[in-house]
Amino acid sequence: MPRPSATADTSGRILDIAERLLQTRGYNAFSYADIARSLHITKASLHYHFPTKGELGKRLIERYQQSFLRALAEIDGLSKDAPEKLRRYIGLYTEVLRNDRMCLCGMLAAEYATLPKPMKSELKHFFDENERWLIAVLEDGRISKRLRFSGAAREMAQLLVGSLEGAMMLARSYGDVARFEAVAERLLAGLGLGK
Amino acid sequence: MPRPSATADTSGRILDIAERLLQTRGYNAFSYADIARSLHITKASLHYHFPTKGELGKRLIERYQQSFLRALAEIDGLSKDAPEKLRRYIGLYTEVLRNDRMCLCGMLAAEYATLPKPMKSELKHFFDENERWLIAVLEDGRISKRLRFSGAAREMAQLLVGSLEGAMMLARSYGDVARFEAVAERLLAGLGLGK
DNA sequence: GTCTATAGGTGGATAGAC
DNA sequence: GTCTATCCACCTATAGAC
Repeated sequence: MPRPSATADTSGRILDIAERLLQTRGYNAFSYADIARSLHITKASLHYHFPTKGELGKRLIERYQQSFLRALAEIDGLSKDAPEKLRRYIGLYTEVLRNDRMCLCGMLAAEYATLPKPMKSELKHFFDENERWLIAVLEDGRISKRLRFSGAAREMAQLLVGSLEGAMMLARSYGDVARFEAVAERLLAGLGLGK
Repeated sequence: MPRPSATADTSGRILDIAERLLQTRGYNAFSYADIARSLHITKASLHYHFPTKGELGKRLIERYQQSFLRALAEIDGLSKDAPEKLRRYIGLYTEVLRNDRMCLCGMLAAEYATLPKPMKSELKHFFDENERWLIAVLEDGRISKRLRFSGAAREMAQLLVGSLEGAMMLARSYGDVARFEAVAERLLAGLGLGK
């Protein structure tokens, strides 16, 4: 997933800063004042670009999702091998974590009850798309005998998304990326993959 | 894990209400005003019992942990069978979820970066204790051939805690306890356990 | 597009009476 | 222990000048 450009227009720069704040502190722990300070602009100017915090939040999920789905499409282009695809998928999470961040949507899932409705819908859409992509990879891998697992692909996909998000959250609390990588490796082992 | 009593003293009642708010909305999304409203008492009175929000938060983790560890000890008393213990362990999570709550410590893990230091230490302690208990169960289960898994018990324990927390977070967003149960069942399957 | 100024509300926290 | 009253910082958001 490509990092946002440093030469974006103001709206883009606002999103970049808000994204970082959201991924590190959470939706309820950052303010327009934080963004304004970082961008050397006033709070009032921010409202010109994003009238309400809810709309800013919704835009952040949309952009994050676009970026993520683009990365998944790229993975599909780079490899037709299910194990390879899963490794790259996990790599997306590792990259976020190395940046001292939590997955934007994982963070919001924790704060779910406090989010405005449009953000809730957008958030579920993100996880649904992740699940959809994973199901395809899992089913393909099972048919080609490159992956080995029992039960429905959907359940395994839900296990993977949830486990990666949870492992990420704990690894970040411990400031220990290796902890995440070890867990991810075990998840792959559960699919019949060795190191 | 026993639900807090309804006939507790004021400090206890404050903790009960704050706990519910924390588990449903998160640390940064509840206020003394919320508790005061629920308890029909003024904010000022709350500060008599818990001078700062940080101290209230720390106390909440301590109490939750005590309650959780007591539940683990109870499990140890009820059964010597590793699979049975794991099922009961997962049952603790399910119970929380059925109450429309997130694990208190899973919630705080997401908000980790914004927490006062004493809360951070207490939080890690909770996860360390969970890990410790799981490692013992896993190693015992492996020796008695009741569980089957490869690699270090520590890594498997970290996978279990992270996966259960993550699955819980997502299931709660979808308002779907069954989703959590299905994932938990698959985790058990990964340890060589059938339904 | 960005600013100043401000509204109207809420945050955690304290002083001091009862 | 609980109250009233209050502080000050911060919150999201808007009006209107430039």
